[in-house]
Amino acid sequence: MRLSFKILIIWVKPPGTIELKTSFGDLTMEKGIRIVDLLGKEEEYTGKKALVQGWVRTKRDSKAGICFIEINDGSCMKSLQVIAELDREDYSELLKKITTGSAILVEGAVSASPGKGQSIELHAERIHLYGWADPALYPLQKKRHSFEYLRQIAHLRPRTNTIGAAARVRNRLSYAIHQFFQNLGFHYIHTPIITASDCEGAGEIFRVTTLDPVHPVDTTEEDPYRNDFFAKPAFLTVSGQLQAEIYALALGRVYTFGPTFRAENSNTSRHLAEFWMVEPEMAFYDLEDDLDLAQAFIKKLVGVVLDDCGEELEFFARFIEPELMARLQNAAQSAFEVITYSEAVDILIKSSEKFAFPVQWGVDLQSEHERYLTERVFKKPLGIINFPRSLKPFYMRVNDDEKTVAAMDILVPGIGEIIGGSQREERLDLLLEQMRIKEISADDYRWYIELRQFGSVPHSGFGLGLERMMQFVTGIQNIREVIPFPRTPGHVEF
RNA sequence: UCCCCGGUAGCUCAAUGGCAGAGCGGGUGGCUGUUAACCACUAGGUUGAUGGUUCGAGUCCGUCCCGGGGAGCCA
Repeated sequence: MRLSFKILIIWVKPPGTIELKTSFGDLTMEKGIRIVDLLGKEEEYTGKKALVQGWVRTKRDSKAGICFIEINDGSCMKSLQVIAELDREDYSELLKKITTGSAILVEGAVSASPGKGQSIELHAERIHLYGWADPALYPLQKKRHSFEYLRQIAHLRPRTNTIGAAARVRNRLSYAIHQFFQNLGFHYIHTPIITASDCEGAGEIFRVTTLDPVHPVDTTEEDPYRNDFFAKPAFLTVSGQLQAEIYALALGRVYTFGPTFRAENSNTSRHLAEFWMVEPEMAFYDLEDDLDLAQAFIKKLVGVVLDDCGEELEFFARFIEPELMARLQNAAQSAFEVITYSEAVDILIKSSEKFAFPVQWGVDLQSEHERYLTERVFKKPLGIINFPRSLKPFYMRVNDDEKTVAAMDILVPGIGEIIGGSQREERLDLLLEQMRIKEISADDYRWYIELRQFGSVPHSGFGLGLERMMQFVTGIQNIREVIPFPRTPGHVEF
């Protein structure tokens, strides 16, 4: 029997064209240099040849015999200026066809640019047009578009500066999340997407079923879900926390990072039906340890973006949020303020601020209260701990005062709550009491209870919404712009 | 889901109840080492849908759909 194999060849061809060719059968595809790499080594490439591939942002003809093409390949904010000669026999006809949005390859010599706005440019010796874009129909113009419009063309919007930059920052953040936890010895656990845990305090949930929607379950039957796929009600997860606890009580320190679903009919700039959440869970951590970790985590994420996404931040600061850099520097450098819920209530009551919702001990803090505290009083990230027991879910650890639980919320200016976490109730009797008060079925959570029966330990964890973090570090106001394909009530396009 | 604001050309927006408009984008021509280029000409509309008031509705009223801001819920 003959073995078939695919060959990957990489070679550097003097005087500097880096090519990478893959052979899949008889198809050969050229691979050029990414624009970010080219611009990062301007001096090295000046005077040498390079091959780039990307999408045309704009083209300007000059009757002096040349044409300027701005090509962007998504590797960075910057586009590369290509100089093409209008009267060249080999590509002059092709040049006429190149329009904004077209996908092209350009090979040529890199030289210093005499014009303003760019240090180097590429003088085309060979041009290839992969895919033309009809200028009468291409929906993206050179000028600014509204985010509402771009959302309708989510298949093309990553080609814009803002959405492209957001995608690169999101990638860097995601990587940094793994780096942060891996460096601290955390294990990445894949908690289930489909779950039968349907309460946990979270609101509406998505049902997962293979039952015929036209003929829904007969509720008069003894077991209406008998014929459903899982033979019982199943849902999309609203949190991986409870399962993460299982692994924390075996591997010590773990985290989950994956999609999370809420079927709430929330129409706001801060809510999605499908979003990504990071949930660390640590054995032998109390609330203070939890808080310390959360603070270090936020500082690390902000620091990484400041260090590695400079161009993107500069762009966001210029066009989206002027205060962005100050906000991020502040979050990366200053220590977070931490107060108790009771202290927060005192501050709010003593303030002269007029709130739409009056404050008193025992009621939940409203958005206006949170914003006042983090934006007006402390002007930096703020942790609030020890909330009234009645306001928080059953799994949070009851404090000695028996009135509060070891919960923590971290609020940031401009966004509000970005992290919610707690020390978990590890004492069997108190957990059962909490479940009884909150009317949680002990049968459904047998396994969760058994974690307290067999080798229970103090443990803590928190959840951070990736998109909320994205909003914080980019300054982009609507959460629908920081996720590639937003799912909100009435919207599952793309 | 509730409150407020909006929906007019491909995009961003004008238009006292009285002829449907501009800028940008597109097309054509001109000019220029250009940079969100510039100049001229040109094409482009069932004013979100539906019902009503009126001699006459983009404009006023009802209902619905969609978008934005805020609220609730939360991450």
